[in-house]
Amino acid sequence: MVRTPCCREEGIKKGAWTPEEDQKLIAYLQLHGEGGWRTLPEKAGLKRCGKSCRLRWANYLRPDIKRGEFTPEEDDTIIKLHALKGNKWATIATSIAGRTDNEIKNYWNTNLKKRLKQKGIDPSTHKPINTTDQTGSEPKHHISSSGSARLLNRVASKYSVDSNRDILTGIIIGNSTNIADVSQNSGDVDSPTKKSTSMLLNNMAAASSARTSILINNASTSPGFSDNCSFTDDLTVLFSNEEISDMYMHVDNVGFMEELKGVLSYGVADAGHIKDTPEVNVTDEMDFLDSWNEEDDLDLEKFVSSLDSKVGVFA
DNA sequence: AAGGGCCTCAACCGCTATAGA
DNA sequence: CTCTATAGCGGTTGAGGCCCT
Repeated sequence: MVRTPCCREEGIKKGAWTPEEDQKLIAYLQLHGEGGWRTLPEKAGLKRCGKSCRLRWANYLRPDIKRGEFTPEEDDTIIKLHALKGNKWATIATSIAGRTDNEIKNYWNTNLKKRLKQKGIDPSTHKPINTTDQTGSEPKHHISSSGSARLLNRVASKYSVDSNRDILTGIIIGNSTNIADVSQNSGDVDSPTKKSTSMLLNNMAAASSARTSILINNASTSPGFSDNCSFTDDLTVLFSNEEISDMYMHVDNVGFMEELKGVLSYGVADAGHIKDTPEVNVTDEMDFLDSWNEEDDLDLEKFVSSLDSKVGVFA
């Protein structure tokens, strides 16, 4: 691959941009639109390389760029998407209107990373720093994702909601109609509280189980689902095979909850889906999961059994 | 007041991906 | 298919501002 020598040419200016240069660039782009970055500097009367012009525009001059401090909601979204996607700044930036990848990257490195460390969370794994002992052995309460899916499905089935696929689809692609329909149309005529419980459990089970089904590339063997279920299309939109594989390899109770929150937050952050279906309400579930103190209760079974006393928060 | 260390963030660098000739 | 130009990404750098002593 031949590298473009655009920034090594003679007479090319580097360093901070002057207001005059900014004005020239803005004026040119307003007249001609974006693109043709290589020839742009000459046409616009700038002694800069095209790459520098593109970056200046993309990261600073673009009119839709939001300035000022990040909101707590933005912080939250960045942290959750980072837990899911890692250092994919451009991907994360697409979920936060008006923020550039560069800005998010800087903000992560200078603020959020430190904040997580102060809270005792490893910013690269998003897990508590001391969940493993000095010998590096597995966490005490580790269970596999398929195991957690089975467990959750068992409890879920107790509440008689059987449309896992619809719920999963609803959560993954942010289509709340499915979730609402399932809640209203299930054969279960018990209290709304019970419906909410089983919805959450099914959501959790579905998310966990679907990961497993992707990994083994055989949805029909996924625990807790009908034989003809296939989630591959939905999930591969969100996760790479490596990510799915990685999740499967490292699932523990704490990690599972974080992943689940990640899955849910992805739906919240995906404004395109939410706009179309304003009735979606995974936020209550997110709040509930956030309120769960994993340090107090690392045992997923205990967590599940404690749900009944807490379900009112998203009834 | 001075200056040294720290922090922030715009800008750069090196690289990959992709499109088109 | 190969080559080249261009776009875009993520890591890194360094200037300038801020804070502390």
